[in-house]
Amino acid sequence: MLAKSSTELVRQKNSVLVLTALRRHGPLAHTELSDFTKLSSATISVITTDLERAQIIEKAEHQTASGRGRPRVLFSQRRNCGYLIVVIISSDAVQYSLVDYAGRLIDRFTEDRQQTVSNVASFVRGLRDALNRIVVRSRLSRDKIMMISISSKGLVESSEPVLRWSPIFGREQIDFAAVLRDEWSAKVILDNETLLVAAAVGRLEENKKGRDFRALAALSLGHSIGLGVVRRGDEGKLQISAPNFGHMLHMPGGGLCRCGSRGCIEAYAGFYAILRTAFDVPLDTIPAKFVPVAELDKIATSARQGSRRNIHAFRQAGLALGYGLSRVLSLHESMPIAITGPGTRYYDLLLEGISEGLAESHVVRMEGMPELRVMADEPTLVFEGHLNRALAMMDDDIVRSGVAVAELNEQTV
Amino acid sequence: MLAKSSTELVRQKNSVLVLTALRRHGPLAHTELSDFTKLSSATISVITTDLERAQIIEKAEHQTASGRGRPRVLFSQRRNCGYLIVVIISSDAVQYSLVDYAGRLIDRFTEDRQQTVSNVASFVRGLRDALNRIVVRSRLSRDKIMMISISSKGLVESSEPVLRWSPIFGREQIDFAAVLRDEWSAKVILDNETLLVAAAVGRLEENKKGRDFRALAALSLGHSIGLGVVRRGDEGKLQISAPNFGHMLHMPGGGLCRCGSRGCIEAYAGFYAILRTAFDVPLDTIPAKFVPVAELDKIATSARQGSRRNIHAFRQAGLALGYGLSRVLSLHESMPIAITGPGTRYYDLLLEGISEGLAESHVVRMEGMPELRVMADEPTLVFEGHLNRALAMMDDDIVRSGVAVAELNEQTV
DNA sequence: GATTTTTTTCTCGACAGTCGAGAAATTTAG
DNA sequence: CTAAATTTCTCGACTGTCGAGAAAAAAATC
Repeated sequence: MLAKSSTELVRQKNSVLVLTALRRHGPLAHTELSDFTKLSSATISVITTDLERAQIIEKAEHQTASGRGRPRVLFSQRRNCGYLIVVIISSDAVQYSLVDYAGRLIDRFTEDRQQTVSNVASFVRGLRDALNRIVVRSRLSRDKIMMISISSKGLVESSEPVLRWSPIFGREQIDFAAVLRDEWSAKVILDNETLLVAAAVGRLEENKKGRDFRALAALSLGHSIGLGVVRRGDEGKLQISAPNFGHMLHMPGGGLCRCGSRGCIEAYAGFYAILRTAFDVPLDTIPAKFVPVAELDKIATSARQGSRRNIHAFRQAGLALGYGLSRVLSLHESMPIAITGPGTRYYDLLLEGISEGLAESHVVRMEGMPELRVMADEPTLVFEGHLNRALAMMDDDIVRSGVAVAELNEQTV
Repeated sequence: MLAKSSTELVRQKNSVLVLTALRRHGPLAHTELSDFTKLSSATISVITTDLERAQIIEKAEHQTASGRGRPRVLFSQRRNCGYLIVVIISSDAVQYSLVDYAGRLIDRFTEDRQQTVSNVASFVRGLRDALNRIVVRSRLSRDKIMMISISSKGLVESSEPVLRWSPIFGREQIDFAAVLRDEWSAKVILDNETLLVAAAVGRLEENKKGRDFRALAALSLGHSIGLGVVRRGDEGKLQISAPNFGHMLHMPGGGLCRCGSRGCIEAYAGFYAILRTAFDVPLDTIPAKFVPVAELDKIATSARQGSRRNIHAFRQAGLALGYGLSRVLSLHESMPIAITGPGTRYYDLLLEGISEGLAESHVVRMEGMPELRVMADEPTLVFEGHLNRALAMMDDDIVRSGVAVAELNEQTV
């Protein structure tokens, strides 16, 4: 059964409300906070002084005197309240970013991964080194890092930061919490990359449409195929999930996939799969680990010039996606689909197959063709998603622990 | 953005907590309520006296003096606080049940639907008549009916009580809210039948395993195919959804389905589809509206005696289900599957195909074969599901409106 | 039968939270 | 220098939950 409610919980929730308003709209004055949160002015006063005393927010130094009347004082997060490290693992590199509590990027570097060595042990060594490096370089104390937010393609455990399966490491699991526990007190979270894209796009949509926004799917096309779904939950919150779409069954007994199964969607729509179809390689060939985009570009231009076989390859890929998407829509509800990733450059070639695949299903016949839209800049969306999720979690954690602790400190002073 | 929190909301939530405990465990004493809800004794006192004054709960007449000490006084719902009508629409009949606030069945009757006439207008007339009849027969005042909970197979709008598509009425939609608005002030809700099965089974599982329960799918086999999914949500609540599983795409360009599309799962695993395969009827034959179970029984016994063709028919059905389920598990997570409905009598014949279909997918290779379990008594589960959902909603509504109103009445006295 | 023990329920004061209204602060306009 | 405008702060009222102990009521004991 559900937990009981209490007055302290009320305060916690309303404090988080204030912090979220600050995240969404940047520095805000007392009055604006009251407007956004619908809390009374008196309550805002109490909460802000609490948060200020707890060193979580601060009043802006110079207030812009705009218009007459008593000048507003803007509240904003204290940047040094805590820090976040974002780790984005992609097939050929790992990007590390250090971000402060206000969401400002402080430091960033990218480490290339050697494609030959996809050894978990060496990857973990690299991860540890890089994390150490970024924190040393910043001259921050280690325990100021409150959260490490990691993303990868592949299958992620929902409750713990465990990578169950990934295109890079296969079935070699990585438990990031276990790996980092001894060196870091920070909370470690792990999300599927396309889930973060969905989170970011969902946020954008909600900003635009407000409560009218119902649901959206983000489809990432590349060497592997990812899907993230955002839907409005029962209580109005947005709920995000990352279906294992790339390895959903497309064709029983079909082409061999990188995952070892047969007939996955990825085995028809992933870059290596398109290549395989284009070159008429037998479907049970062990797929290439990595396909240079230039290779695929060649096939695409030849397809655009009329090459039957290459057109067919993209069409097959599109069909696999279309059928798969139709199944997703059956299982959830009809929703717009935002397409990202390097594969969007072949959108013109894929579209026909996608549409045809979608069109056959009962949902689409009922609800009509869902809106398809291309969103080019996937890396930015992934990073946005990281910030959205991780910083919101930090707000939550800080309110739960921070205020109480800080007030205890106050008392002893 | 989320709504703000307030002390009144706290009281509401905790009141609901008390009512839910009463639902779950039957009549409870002050002490037990305190134990179950983790609320302090003092709070329980305040809440119970409030609810009692608002005529929502009452103290039991005769308290059983068991053991020494001050005897417990048991609280229970006031039966006449409000009533619920449950309407279960199935392919050949509609069942009406009148239930009081404590969940006790007061009256029930079943109306046969003529299979020839599947006319929405006449159905609606029948519905209105039957609802009137059940309330007149009970001698209750019309406005004592607080809720009408309807279920059907098919596709249901999630936010409104609108039947979008059903095996009975096809694409002729029914907006039950609109239909009943003029005669009834009661809240009208509509759920997919298998969703209710899932809700009921999920409740049972949670009672057994508590917080360890993660997720479960209920699969209903019959003339049509239904699926309900229960999963534990972010905040620990159980979330229920009814994917449009029967009409998820199984085989592109495949057999013609009752819905008019081709290749739906139902077009391979529904009763009419099994018949079609068994008799080698062309796959684009317009499917029979209704198949007597005796017909299918014959095919089954012949299959059990070794008839190749009939074994094949059930195997095809099993495969369609297995592939479909594998896709559901890909899209959510691996979870046990509870199988209900009249089709369970052919479980022995279907199992091989189901298992084979499941086994091919990436999820099952990763997580192992999900637990399959047969739950025979579907009608009971559907009714249980109705009660679970509708009465919980009534608790919620009553607390939100009832307490305040009743207290106003008090003041005027 | 009176007293003690045990168990349950009720009550009181302390403390935490939100809110509306109006006071206080502070700048611009005239 | 005063009035108007605007924002922030403060006070008292109200509603919550909680812990501790009083009150109630039956069984056990002397």
